[in-house]
Amino acid sequence: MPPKKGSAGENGSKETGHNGGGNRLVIVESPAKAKTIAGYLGRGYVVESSIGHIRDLPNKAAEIPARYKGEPWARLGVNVDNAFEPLYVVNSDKKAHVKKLKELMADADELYLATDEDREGEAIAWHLREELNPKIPVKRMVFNEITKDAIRRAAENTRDLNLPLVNAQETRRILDRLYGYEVSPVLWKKVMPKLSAGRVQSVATRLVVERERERIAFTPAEYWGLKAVFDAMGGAPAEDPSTFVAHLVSVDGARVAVGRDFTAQGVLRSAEGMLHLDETAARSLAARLEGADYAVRSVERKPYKRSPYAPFRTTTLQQEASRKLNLSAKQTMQVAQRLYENGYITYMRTDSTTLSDSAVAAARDQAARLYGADHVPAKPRVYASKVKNAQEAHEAIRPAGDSFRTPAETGLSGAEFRLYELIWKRTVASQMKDAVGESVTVKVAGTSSTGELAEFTATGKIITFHGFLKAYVEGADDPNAELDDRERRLPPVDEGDPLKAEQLEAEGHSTRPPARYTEASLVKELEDREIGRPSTYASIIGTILDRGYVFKKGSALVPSFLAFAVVQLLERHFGNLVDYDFTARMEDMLDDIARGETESVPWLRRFYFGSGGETGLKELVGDQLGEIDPKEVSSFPLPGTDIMIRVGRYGPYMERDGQRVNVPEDLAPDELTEEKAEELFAQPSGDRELGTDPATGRPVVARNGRFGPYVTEVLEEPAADSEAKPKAKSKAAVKPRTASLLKSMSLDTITLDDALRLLSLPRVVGEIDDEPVTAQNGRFGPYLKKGTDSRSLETEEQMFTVTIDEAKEIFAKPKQRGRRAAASAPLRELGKDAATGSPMVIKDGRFGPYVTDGETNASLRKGDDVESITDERASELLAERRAKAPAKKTAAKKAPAKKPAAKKSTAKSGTSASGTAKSGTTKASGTRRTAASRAAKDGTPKS
DNA sequence: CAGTGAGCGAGCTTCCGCTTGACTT
Repeated sequence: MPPKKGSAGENGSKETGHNGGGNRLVIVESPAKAKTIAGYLGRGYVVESSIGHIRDLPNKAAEIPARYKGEPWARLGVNVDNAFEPLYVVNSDKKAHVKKLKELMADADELYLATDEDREGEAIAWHLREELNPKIPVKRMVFNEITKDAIRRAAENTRDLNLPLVNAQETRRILDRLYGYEVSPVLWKKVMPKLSAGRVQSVATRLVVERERERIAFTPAEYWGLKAVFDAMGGAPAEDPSTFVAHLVSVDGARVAVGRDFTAQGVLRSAEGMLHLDETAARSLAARLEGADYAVRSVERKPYKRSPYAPFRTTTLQQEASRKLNLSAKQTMQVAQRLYENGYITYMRTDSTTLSDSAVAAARDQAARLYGADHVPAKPRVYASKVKNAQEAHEAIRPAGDSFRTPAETGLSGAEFRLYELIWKRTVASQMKDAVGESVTVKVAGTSSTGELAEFTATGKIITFHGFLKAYVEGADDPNAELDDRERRLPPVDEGDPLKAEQLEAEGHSTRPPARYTEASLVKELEDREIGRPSTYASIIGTILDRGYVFKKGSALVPSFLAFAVVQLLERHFGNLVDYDFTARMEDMLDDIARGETESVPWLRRFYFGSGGETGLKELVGDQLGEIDPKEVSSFPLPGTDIMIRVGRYGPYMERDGQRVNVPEDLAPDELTEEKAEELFAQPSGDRELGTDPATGRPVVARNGRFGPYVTEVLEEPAADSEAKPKAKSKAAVKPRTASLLKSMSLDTITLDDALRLLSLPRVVGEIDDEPVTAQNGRFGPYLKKGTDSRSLETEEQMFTVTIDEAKEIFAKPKQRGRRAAASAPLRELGKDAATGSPMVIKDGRFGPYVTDGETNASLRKGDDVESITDERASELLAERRAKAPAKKTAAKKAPAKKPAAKKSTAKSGTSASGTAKSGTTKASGTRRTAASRAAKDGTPKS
């Protein structure tokens, strides 16, 4: 990246001697904010919003300006060969808005860039200045709370653009682009097209996968204990109970093992001084304690105190809305957006827990009115940010305004009401007093018939002053967890008091594997690790769901086997990139850049080109690509078995001794146990029985195959034992008839009649020159066959209807020319190509309309229209196409340099190293079985 | 994961962060 040219100051704050009169254009990020601020600034100010970023790297080929198309780095939008210079374009959905901003600026005397005061906001301001190219003075205005005073103060205390901070943002942007746009194609080649990888989503996926791995590796431990109900036998006051529950904690001084004493492997962490009770031991101990005398050994009282929770920021709001309102992260943000736009709450994408002074006053005032002045502390509470990389551009999420409306006063309803109420309560509670009380631990001892000393404990909690808990109690993810306002009262017992055991029973427990992530807990985990930003938390979940990396089971996020494959590939070959600390290290570096202490280019260069012993990204996705064996990264052994789980282009399956069986897509990986696997092998899945062929008596089934859905007949199954094997071999000569489904059919709806019709193919149409002519369905669709000669049919239906006379006509025409000639009549004739001078025509082809000059062909793009396309545009398309052609050749030339695939199975399907190179030399197949032919071409991980 | 007979103009997918409508079901 070249250094940013110019500075905001250059445009002359010295010219701004005037205060009255004149028009000042203020640009903020959000339209709702613009509306509010306009009210505070009043006359002389026009406030407009940028609606987020206005420029960015090009997203796709269509956004790359023509003059850069031929550049080798155009695909990335970053000139990696020239100081990582980024190529910025105004995004297509922002063009109209940027035009509007320019028009507003034409009437302005001064420009105030009032975007958020964080890394992205500073960058938006810089992009605005670059794109609007103002000739008037430019000022950078910042504020982090939206009150009249704060805004007016901000307008009078402007500063210059912070260019090092802009550099930090740009570096972040470039890194994310290089990571995403270089690693994703690796997944397309090695796992499945359209997959994606990125700094944030790949780590999020990895977290979910690792949790599932822990669950798979988890071995539960069983442990037993005793539960007793003691009677205090005294006259307890009415509000206290006379009995209480206590649990066995030790026997003769040896502590009884409980869940946390066991490892994930189900063994005791330390057996020293521990007693691990099994069922027999627990029951016999209970029997020996039958009728024993018990007494209180000790009573320990401690003050209990609980402070209020900090006001909401994005993640905590998402968590609580999930726990209490059952809203997804996305739903929460949508509802919050509406509340924000209509002026009910402050901005909802924030990492700050800070309240403005006026908000603190409003919360205290409301708390005092609703719960009494004794519930409000003398001094306002201040919440420090818990988030390490917080950028604090906004306040916490709270009710808007200088005095809060109660939920009832808002007139809201439904989810908006409930979310507002949540925010309101949390905000008010945050300025209330601590809850205080007392916690009590009572120890009880008794001696068994064989002289063992058994000790029990019970804990109680009494809240004497509820404080903030009257307003708000935080929810818990674990349904068994005890909420903060829950009391447990014990009878008022004293040391030495005799007790009677009303009940004594053995209780069995077992340790549980770590819980799966929910949307909210995954977002929290990401925030704790400083990965992602408030504006992206909800969409991260959306991305990994869309890619099929995770699916939801209730509220739990379950990783797919596809996610296991992708994560395995990334861990093995891009370990650095999916390291949990990668983002944290990046943030440190960005901070250095923002402080002007480090330059970004050397850092990006190390990342992309490598340095010293470290391999750069470019080499990992380039020369070292062949080292990634797609079959290997998509394979997982099922522990303790010789079964291999594989992820194929058509979903997960298992393989053992050449036998294969599908794994249901919605089966959670930790549920694929050995037993489950055997069950799946026992009943080959995916088949749909359609009925019996009356002609043969054989069952007909429909299933999914390598080339898509097909029907087949089931031959009698030979007995599985070894004695029957020779017999089976002799039968192997009989192959079942098979046939692909027609395009109009689907596995769910196909009938037996459809299937029988398909199985009747190939159909003998008749004879031409004593040679039989058949109609059949093949790799490229329906066709007629006569000896070694063939002709394609136009429709699948023709296989069943074509007559011998029609067949004669078809064979009378030369092979491919016949159909192609008809199809290649020009749709439209254009002028001469600017480069070659040849006349250009628009034709219609397999892939839609294209322009050709006789030599070069180029498809029309999105937005190009056959009727209205100009000669200039057509020439441009042809020029682009010509520019690309040599690149393809070099790719093809590279092929022999790669190591030939060693394994037979991979060689056959052209996997791995040879696979990618092959695409240049192998003829592309066309018409219908594109998925299948692509699979065969660039190497599906399964054979 | 079924198993067959071409020859020809593909182009695209994807990242993370800012922010809202304008679209379709």
